[in-house]
Amino acid sequence: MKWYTIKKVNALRVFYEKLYRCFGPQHWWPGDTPFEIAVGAILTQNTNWGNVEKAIQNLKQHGLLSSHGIHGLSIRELASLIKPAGYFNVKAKRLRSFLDFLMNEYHGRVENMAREDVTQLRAKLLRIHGIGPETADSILLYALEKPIFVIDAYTKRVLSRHGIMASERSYAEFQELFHASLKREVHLYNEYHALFVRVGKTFCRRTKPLCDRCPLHDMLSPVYLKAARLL
DNA sequence: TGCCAGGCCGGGT
DNA sequence: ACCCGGCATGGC
Repeated sequence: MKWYTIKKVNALRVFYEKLYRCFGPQHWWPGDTPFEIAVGAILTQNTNWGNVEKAIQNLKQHGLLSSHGIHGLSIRELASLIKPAGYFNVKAKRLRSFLDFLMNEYHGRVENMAREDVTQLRAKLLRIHGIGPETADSILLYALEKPIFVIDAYTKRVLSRHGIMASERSYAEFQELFHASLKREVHLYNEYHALFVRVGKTFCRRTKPLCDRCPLHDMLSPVYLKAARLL
């Protein structure tokens, strides 16, 4: 490992300590079953979680939050049920393609995916229409408890704003940084990513400048800024 | 009111 | 290999 990446590694470890101390455990993913988590991962694409909850509640109230329940619906019916989550036509098709996959390959049970080799499973998930890297990794980490770090818009924004890694770097590069820096631990990855969302929502919105009350604000020290310039 | 939210796909360079 | 428009609701 190159000398300057040591600073990034240290920064990531310090970030986690600070965030955990500040916000405590986040108890993610907000969902009761692996299946519900997977559905939520698709519904929350570029969408506020509050809206996703409404869509999931709709499915629950109709007794349709199950693989057979959703699989039995037409695209039109499904779209109407998930309307509050936004992009409902697109997401109905994406849910459908995920369910086709789940029924065909795993008898409709998300748990059955856990037996498979993680790398191959990730590749299979990415071949499903409507599942990209973040959705695939959310399913792997939160539904199947595989040690795969999830990169989202908040993670990229918080890291770039604090001078750790430029936001135009790829998903894979961000993920590699975490995999190389942290112990391969499900619980750690789970809490850490959830903490990024937490701090991002509160202090690191898209257009606003970084708030100086952000618990990571003091990490904008010359040491870390210097490391950032060496990317 | 306008901005924002836990992406991904497809068509055009 | 990028770049960009489209997709859509609800909360602040």
